[in-house]
Amino acid sequence: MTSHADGQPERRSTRQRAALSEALADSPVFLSAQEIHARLRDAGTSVGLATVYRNLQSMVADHEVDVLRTDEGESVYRACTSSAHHHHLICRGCGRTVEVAERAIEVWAEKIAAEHGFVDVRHTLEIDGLCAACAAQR
Amino acid sequence: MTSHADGQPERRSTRQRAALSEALADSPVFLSAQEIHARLRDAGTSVGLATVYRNLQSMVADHEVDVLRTDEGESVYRACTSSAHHHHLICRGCGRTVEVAERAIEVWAEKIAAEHGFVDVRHTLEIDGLCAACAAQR
DNA sequence: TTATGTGCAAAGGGTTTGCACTCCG
DNA sequence: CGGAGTGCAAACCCTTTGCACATAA
Repeated sequence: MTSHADGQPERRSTRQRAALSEALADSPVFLSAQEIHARLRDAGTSVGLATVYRNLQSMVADHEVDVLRTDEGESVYRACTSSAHHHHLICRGCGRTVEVAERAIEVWAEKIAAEHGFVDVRHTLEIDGLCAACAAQR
Repeated sequence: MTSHADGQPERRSTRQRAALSEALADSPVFLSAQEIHARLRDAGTSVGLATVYRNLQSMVADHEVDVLRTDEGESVYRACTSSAHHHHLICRGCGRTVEVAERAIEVWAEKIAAEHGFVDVRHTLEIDGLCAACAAQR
């Protein structure tokens, strides 16, 4: 169930979808659907909330954006910068994100799982802290 | 902001809280608040849903139970078996969980963070797959 | 033209909260 | 007795869905 032989169902190009892509491209930080909706509204290129959600969903399916779950249970999105598997190092102060591509973790996770007889292994890893700038102003 | 010099606010011992603790102690698997509520009801020791949530919250605060977020955004709880920092290896088939205590990840995360100038680092890591038993019956 | 995309408002599902009542200490 | 704990129902929040209308291809 992990991989369809995906042929993207050809998305139509609409004003809304473009606005959404742009908003995502403009932000280095993960944004929630609600935040994106608000930004578009403020920018004058208003898009229905439902449409924001629907497009976000399809963009995730097409691997155009990354999704994360905040501790509060909200989903946050950001344009993919690299399509390869990677993890995020996030600043709790300013939300700045660094992508970490290291392979070490994948190998390690695979090993641990194998030791316990697990197969078809996946994993999620997020690292967060305070970046140098944010740490300084305290 | 990370740590109060915590003196637990002394919880009162009630029938509900005891039932809750027992339900958690009886399950090796992570349960959602809703599932716990249903189990208690079925067991005859009914507890209000709000009370389940409130107690679960305080138990998490007191480090008596672990919390995880499912992909669907639901919070799931389980009695802590070890208070030390650890990660979970979860079977997607049956929910069985193995605690992984390895220190390797902590060291690795610390190193990656340091390379990017981050301090006060935390991380979350979950590994999931199919355990031997579940993989067999497919 | 016509199927896909959009907007709005209502519905959903999990979690939290207000308020009166209960019961531990 | 006094306040923490409880139950119920309403409120919340984010997200999804139904349906009529708009629009890309």
